Amino acid sequence: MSLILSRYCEYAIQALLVLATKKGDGWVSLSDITERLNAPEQYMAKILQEIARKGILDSRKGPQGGFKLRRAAENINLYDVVNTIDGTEFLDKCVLGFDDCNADNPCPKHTSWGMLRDQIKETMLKTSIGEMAEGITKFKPLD
Amino acid sequence: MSLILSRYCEYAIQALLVLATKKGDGWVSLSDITERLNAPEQYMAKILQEIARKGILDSRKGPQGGFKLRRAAENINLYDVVNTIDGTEFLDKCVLGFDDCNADNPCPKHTSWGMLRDQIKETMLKTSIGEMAEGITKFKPLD
DNA sequence: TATAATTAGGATTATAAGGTCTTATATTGT
DNA sequence: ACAATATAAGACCTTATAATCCTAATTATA
Repeated sequence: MSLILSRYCEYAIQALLVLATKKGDGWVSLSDITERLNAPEQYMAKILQEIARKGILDSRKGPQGGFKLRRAAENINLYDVVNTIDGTEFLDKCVLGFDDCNADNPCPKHTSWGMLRDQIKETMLKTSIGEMAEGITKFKPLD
Repeated sequence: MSLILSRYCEYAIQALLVLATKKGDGWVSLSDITERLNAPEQYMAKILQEIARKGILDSRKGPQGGFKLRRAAENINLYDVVNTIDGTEFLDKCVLGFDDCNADNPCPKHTSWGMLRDQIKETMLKTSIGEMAEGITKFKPLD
């Protein structure tokens, strides 16, 4: 292995981007979401259910039902999403896996990885779902 | 989840660092290695066997046997190690998981993540096991 | 040459991630 | 009230990771 985000989290972010491209304020169904992404429907359902439970989305059953962002897309940042879903321990843990690595007892990569790690965190903090969705043209329009 | 290196790869790098601190050119046994790391012995054995098979280490059975670096520690860089063990697809794949993401059809993070990713790769390429081992004082000396 | 020290390698286990299937529950429109 | 449309949720399956266990196969040395 060797990655940054879990598949689960990637799908979640992708779904949020689809939702952020919705113009009006109606609900977007699971099938409208997965139709625009290359994602397995039932798996995506699980993911959406979980992030609805965790407060990022609202959901509604029945005809015309579906999902919508609870807050404005501009107020949802990447860091919060990743933190809610995957957790962000990878930004705090020693990159070489030494349990006892810290400022007083640093591993050989402590400082240089620390700088890169801080840049990643900064970028995630100042990137909102809204801003990310702006430039996207690949999704078939929702409205 | 959400990480950079697998536990397997972390242990491998840690073991290489122990081997790089060896002064003479004798063999270092599995138990000498795991004694200095908080790593499960049998699991580490598997890891060392594999990276020996892959050409990073030499091994020798019997009394006074063990493992040693095949090349000088200064000539083994982090990128090669990670690439050999985990693979480095995470440096090429879209960080948001879009299959069709590329320069012509970029995802919203394509450019900014690309820059961070290149820094990570650069750092790994120019960091050798030898250089990393130099500053290490935490391991009980081997010679 | 026997014995102890070591690595080699296959089988097995536990846990988590990724994904599917089925049934319940809520909502809308007729 | 009823049928159709959606999400909710739990059981289940498959694969990968992380580890453990056991039995060879080598090799130094007494």
